[in-house]
Amino acid sequence: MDREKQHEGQQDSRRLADLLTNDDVVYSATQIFDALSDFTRFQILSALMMGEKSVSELQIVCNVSQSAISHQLRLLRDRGLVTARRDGQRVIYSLADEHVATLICVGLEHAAEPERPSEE
Amino acid sequence: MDREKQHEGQQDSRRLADLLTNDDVVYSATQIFDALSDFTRFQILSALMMGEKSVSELQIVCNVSQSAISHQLRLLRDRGLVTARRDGQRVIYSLADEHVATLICVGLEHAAEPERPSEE
DNA sequence: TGAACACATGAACAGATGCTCATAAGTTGG
DNA sequence: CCAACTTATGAGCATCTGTTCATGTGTTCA
Repeated sequence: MDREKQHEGQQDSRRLADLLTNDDVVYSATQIFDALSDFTRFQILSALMMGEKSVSELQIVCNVSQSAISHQLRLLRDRGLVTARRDGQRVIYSLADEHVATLICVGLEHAAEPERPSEE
Repeated sequence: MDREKQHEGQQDSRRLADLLTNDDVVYSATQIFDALSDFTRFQILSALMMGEKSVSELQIVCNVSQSAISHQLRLLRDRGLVTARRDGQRVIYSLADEHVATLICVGLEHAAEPERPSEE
């Protein structure tokens, strides 16, 4: 009842301008986009969007070596995008941030649109 | 044919799953995120979000060499994210895709938010 | 205890990336 | 045409990145 998301009005562009002049915020944003800019990482994150998964499950999804998955998971962990918990021999990963799911959805929708100029 | 929004949730995740299995769409999405993952390119795109700008104007915003700006603009042009038109000696760039603006906004908002582990 | 399984990590390497320098190309006014 | 201005481009280079290989760590079960 206090703060609902109302994404309309011109106070938004005011806030936007503030964020754009904050280099730390901008850099932080680029880091998020960077996490999503790699094919393997994108597959990992989008797979986790469907629900938590072990490393070996992610390996099947991404079709790369277990080592490659682990390295990328480490990067995602370090950036706070995923969290890990042990379950016996396995380690279960899940998304740490709902924001990532939102970005994936938006990115996918836009990538799927025919408006894309593509090559001629 | 009027039952469009019965269960938007299910429909959405269905469509989402379809997109996620399409490697071309996924790759296309990663390319968009890649464009936003660099500090200079992010500055260019967010500056253009405020309105069209010439190369020299963008140079001031980004505080790097004119050559660096041009190189990045070429990349963004090749990926269809910006368009260019001549105006006398200058070349005016503008965003070719409003999707980019959406992503920038979402990314900035999320980057600016304090870490909130639990929600709902 | 030890073998098998699941995951993490360090080193190393090929390829990608983003910058600068130098210079070319396009435009306008003299 | 030429000079000044604006932008584009190619080469070179240092750095970053994502992968594989080999090995280390941690867990389960016989």
